Amino acid sequence: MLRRTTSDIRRANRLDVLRRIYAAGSASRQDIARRSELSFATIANVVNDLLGAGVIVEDHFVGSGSGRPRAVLTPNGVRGLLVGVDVAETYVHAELFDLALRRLHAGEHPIGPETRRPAEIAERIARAIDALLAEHGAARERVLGVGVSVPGQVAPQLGVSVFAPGWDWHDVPMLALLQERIGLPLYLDNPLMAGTVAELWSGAGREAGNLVCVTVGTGVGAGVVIGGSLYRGTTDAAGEWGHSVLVYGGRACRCGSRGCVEAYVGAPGIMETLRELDPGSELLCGGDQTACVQALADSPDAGPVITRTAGLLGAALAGLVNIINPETVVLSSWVARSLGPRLLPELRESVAAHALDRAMGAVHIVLSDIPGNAVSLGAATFALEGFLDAVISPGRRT
Amino acid sequence: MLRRTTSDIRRANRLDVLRRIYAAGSASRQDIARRSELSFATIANVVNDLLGAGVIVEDHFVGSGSGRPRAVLTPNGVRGLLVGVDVAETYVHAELFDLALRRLHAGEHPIGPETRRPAEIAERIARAIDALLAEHGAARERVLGVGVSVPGQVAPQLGVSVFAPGWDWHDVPMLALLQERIGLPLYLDNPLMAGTVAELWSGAGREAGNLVCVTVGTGVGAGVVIGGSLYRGTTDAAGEWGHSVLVYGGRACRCGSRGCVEAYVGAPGIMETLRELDPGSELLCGGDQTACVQALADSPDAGPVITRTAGLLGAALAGLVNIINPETVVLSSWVARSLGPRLLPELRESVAAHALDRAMGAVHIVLSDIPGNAVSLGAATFALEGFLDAVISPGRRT
DNA sequence: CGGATATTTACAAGTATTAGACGAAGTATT
DNA sequence: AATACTTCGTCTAATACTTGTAAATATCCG
Repeated sequence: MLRRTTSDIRRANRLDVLRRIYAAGSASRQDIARRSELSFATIANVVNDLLGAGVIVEDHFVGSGSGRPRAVLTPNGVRGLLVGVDVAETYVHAELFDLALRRLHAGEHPIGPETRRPAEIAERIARAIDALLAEHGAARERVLGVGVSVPGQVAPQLGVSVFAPGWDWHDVPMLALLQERIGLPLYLDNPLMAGTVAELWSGAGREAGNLVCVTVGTGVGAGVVIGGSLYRGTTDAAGEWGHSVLVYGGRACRCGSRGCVEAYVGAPGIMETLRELDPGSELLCGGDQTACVQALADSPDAGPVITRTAGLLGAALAGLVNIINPETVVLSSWVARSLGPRLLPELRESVAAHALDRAMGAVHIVLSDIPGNAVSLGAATFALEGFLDAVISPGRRT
Repeated sequence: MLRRTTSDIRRANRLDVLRRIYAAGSASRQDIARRSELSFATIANVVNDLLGAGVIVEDHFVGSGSGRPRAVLTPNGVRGLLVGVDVAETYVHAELFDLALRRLHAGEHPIGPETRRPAEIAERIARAIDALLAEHGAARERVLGVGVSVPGQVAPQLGVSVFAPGWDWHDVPMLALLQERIGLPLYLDNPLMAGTVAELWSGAGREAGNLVCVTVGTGVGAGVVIGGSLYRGTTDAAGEWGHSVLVYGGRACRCGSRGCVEAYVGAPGIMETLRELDPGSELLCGGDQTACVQALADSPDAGPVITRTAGLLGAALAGLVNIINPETVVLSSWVARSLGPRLLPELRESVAAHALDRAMGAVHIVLSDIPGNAVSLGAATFALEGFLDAVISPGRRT
């Protein structure tokens, strides 16, 4: 059970207000009051906190018929910089943002399969950040925080990578390793959580309180947002939806089990479906995941695979919709981006066929509209949240 | 987004403290302070609120080595009475509790298939309550609240039965119908939520903050508790887990879809499994659900059905464990009660085979240990929560 | 009967929300 | 140009809650 104190209320309200400003791009105090449950006085207080911290500014004023014009609040980009890093088995992708979460610069550095020791990876991350800042000519002091997403399961409070299957990591104190090399405020998490937070602040989840962000890439996962805040579960393991059983006794999955969602709707799973339907298909592209998925997105012959995949993914999603009853389900990651537009109509039908009416009636199923790498954006968003907590000291109303 | 005010903190803390006292049966302020995250001062304040409201009493004192003995707090049974009613398609089951949630009396009244109009059902409920009180010789004025569980989907805030498939109810204003006939504080919900709350206050979920209560009866559902409070979803439809897909393209389900969890591990589903494995089995008991499940629980020949059902249910549960990452999964309702003891060992293996290690390591999978009807207990618990909010006016510290 | 010890209460300090009064900054009207 | 009106934002007072600390209380032990 969480400790409940008045400051927690304030922190939650602060995040609520700030997220609305980011989500809308800009908003007046009145706009916020209309949309949120808070009183105007509270909003004014919180906004003053945020103005005092320099996180937002009164960008301009807009007339209101007759009367005092309202101040339009926007994120204060020039206040400083944020870095978001998306680390995967094959690359380190680092992006630089201003405080308004506008992307300023990006860099990607491949990682060879021989590089897998935690210290080595940490070094690559550090160098990627150094390069990013150097290329953009940004002074290190202007960076307010760095968010890093590493694959697998992460315990953010402990700063530990609990388990990363690709590298066979177990309980690696990644935060400490990075800390000594980077020397900036640092926040560690995994791609699932980062992607979900990106949707919550900047993507299709902007309006939602209960949100499920489904990642469909090589792997499959589901980040869950409840009441506007990320749900992590008892041991930071929530959201491993990819290994729910969809076809009992079905395909073998890389996790050792059978019939997992991931084995059907992850990129390798879709390729397997293609092989089943048309063993000699040219669309397989010699087994290249990326090429195959792109080919499916473009080819007029992909209909059967699309239909079958939509059916499978829809049935799986329906389970989530039935249990969580969310306002929004966002599909993200690269497979969703490539195949999503073709998948979506049949997918919605399939979900509707398997979900209960009342839950189905409440949910919007949409594709992510975040351009570029959502994971590094999410990682930077973690850094933003962390910076906010750090910069606003309690009781600054005097 | 919920409105956040300081009183909400107090209400949450009050419920937290009270639930711990009920869960443990009795506890000293010190015990509570040790187990909860709250400061001793807060606990003392909250306890004084509860004492003032007469909900708990200082039952006796117990020595503490040397020094002032601590007061042992217990629910104050004699403060008044609570009624919990479990309504199903075939019966109205009403139970009388004291404020300590000890069952004092119970009565069950069958409903014929011709009785299905909301007004008729409301009348049956009212009469069941009248009979319950009369039989126990309890004065109506002593009843502090009545909780009623009706089947299907319910919107408790609106007091509406949104949908009850068995009776073909749509948006029935049940609370209003009952209100005029009963004239006592009334709380409406459905069996899934009631059963879950019963586990949270009085059952296997007593220690848990994140809990999933899986109902395995004729139907199948999953009540979700997050951070110590019931999760209802965006439109009060969360927890309809029975219609998640477990076997894509599998058995037809009564919901119209195929391969639902319920079609395999609900009572009719288990019978279907039995028919598949041994078409002429005597254990089928001529198609009588209750008899068949009981026969399976007792018969030495039920091994294959048990194994297969454990495999299916385990795979389905693993999905829940992976997504929610709960501390506890409780199996409740009548099928779980009958078959649970035989099912559990293989069930745990099956869950472990399909769930990820980290989530699996954190979860306890147990059978409900609530004797009798958990739904009416849960309904009475809703009434208790409601009474608490009503009786404690804000700012009683003067 | 007088410490010693543990429990409980009381209080002050710090932080929050919020209604309502008031000042600020425009437009419309005379 | 002066005045009225409207809308927006600030500020103050009232109220609520948590929590650390000091004081009061209750029992045991010698």
